[in-house]
Amino acid sequence: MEHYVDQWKSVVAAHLTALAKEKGLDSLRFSPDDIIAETPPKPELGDIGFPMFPYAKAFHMAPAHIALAVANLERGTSYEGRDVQDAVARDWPGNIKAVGPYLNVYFDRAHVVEYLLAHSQETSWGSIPAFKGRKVMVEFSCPNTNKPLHLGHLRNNVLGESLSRIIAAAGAEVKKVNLINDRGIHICKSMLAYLAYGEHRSPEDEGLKSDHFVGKYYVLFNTLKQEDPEAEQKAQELLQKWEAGDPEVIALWGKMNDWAISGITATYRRQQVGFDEFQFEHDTYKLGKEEVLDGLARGIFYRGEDGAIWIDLEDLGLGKKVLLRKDGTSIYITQDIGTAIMRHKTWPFDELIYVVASEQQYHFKVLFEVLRRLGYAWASNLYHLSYGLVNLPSGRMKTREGTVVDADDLIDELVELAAQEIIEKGRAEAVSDVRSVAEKIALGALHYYLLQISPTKDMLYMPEQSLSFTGDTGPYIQYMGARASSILRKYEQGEGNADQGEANPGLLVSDADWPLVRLLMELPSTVEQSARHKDPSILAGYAHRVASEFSAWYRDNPVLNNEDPNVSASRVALVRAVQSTLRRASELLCVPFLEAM
RNA sequence: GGGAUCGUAGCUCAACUGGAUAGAGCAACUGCCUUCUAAGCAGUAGGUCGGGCGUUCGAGCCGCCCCGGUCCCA
Repeated sequence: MEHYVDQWKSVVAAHLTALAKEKGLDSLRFSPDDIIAETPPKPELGDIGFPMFPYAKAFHMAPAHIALAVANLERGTSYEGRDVQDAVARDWPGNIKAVGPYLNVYFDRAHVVEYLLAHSQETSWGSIPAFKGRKVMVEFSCPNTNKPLHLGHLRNNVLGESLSRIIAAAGAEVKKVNLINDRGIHICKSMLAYLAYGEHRSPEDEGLKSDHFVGKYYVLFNTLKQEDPEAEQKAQELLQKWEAGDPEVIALWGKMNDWAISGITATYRRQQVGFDEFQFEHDTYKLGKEEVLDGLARGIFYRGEDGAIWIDLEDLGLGKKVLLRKDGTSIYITQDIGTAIMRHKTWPFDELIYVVASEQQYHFKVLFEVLRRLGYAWASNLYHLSYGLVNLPSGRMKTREGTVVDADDLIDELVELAAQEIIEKGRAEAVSDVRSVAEKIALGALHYYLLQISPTKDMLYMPEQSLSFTGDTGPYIQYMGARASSILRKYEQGEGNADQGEANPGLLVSDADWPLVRLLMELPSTVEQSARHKDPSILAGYAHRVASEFSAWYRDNPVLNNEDPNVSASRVALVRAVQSTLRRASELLCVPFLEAM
């Protein structure tokens, strides 16, 4: 069904066009796209507001006069013999009123309530067909295999996962890919340190999670460097042996990679993020070379005096950039060129979104331009979702300074704190499995904290604040979901008199209920907006508003016990709508939904 | 030097992409647990939207020039 805002835009456009004709301004026509709609600041002002300022000049009329004239047209029965009500299909009945320079629509509330109660119980609630038929690939996480994940990865992971879910809810077919950086000099450093200090030990021997075990040796490389001035040189040699396929080196490399990757995927499972496909740089790093040479042959690139292959992007203010080294070896951009082409060949996407930190902006601008100049039309469908760094109050996270916040440690800390909180509040019995609920609260807190901020912005990670469960947080949203669930549970158990009545939309149209109803109705359009802007924070803000609105509503409106059992039954139905809306929004935000907490 | 990006309440962030009185949460203060979970609710206080000029009916949002933070490129 057409969205109500779109419908009313059409109505206003039709009226404005009719008004123009009436005024003898025959050339003046309005399409729904010309109409600006907004939500009035107060419920008394109606449900949709149309400012009339933009049309004042064309009509030579004051905005308030235009509003009045259109409202009169709506009240009239016909123009040019056509019934006004027929001029535009009316799935969403309502009245238009002129309020100063604005034209405001007041919905037929019972009609909207009826729609909400019915549709919010469908499994597709919140899904929309906006992106139907589109194939969208989302690349995210892309860890190095020389150390465990840190806080920055957690932001990347939850952004990628949440965005994928939102875009899927908007109707697209989504494929999540993870390109594992499992080769290069950093891996060789871990290997070298392991050879020096590891003595064939395994993660089990040291009681360490396997990726932390690998990370430990990466750090130990610094120690090795002090003992052995040739350590850097040796790491380079190891890399060359790896590239030459030395069986011993490959075997060690494989072993350490397995450790790193199995540890990292354990963190993914815990964070509840997943991928449809893992790609590995040892498979892809040679791709792209042919393409660059082909581009050279076609005169798109040029060979510099240094012998390397370059592209000149001065005309775009991007300078000149090396695409292939003099010795013919690949660099990052070479393989990214090849990987993109390979991906489109095997899964012809309509869009490929790279979830990568903002420090790579220049890299992606160059990459996209290179692909465009190579003649790939789909290059214009590549998108860098550039997200800001996660900073600490003390400054940037630095491995060398030991200021990195480890992903697993952070989650552990949050879980511990959530468990304490459950026990302190005397909820241990009610939630039965404290450990499992604490884990979900911890994830909710972390994910919401990371998603509530616009992706593009750098963010400050405040340890104490992220460990707090009060305020505009994931646990708050979980708590309201649990409260709604609790009411419904009591209803199922026969508490109150709702089962003696029948739900009636007409009983949910008072000013007390209406703001909540309106808000719940906005889930689908919020999902769409979130998908179009590639911004989960829009949905996060919405989830918080729903939770907060519900909280105020159920304080003032007893659900289970009312004089009129029909009122009880109707409110139970509304609580169901709240529950399914919060459940759906939470799912899209990677915030686990809790029936009890 | 060139480019990108950000600057909103003491702090962390919003503002439906140019519209009605710039909103939340922390922190502070005041109330509310014998009634569906107080991880809550209601209220008070807190603003020169970094600064200036411009565009127009209207600017936190657009343009230009400064100031400051961060990142990228040789």
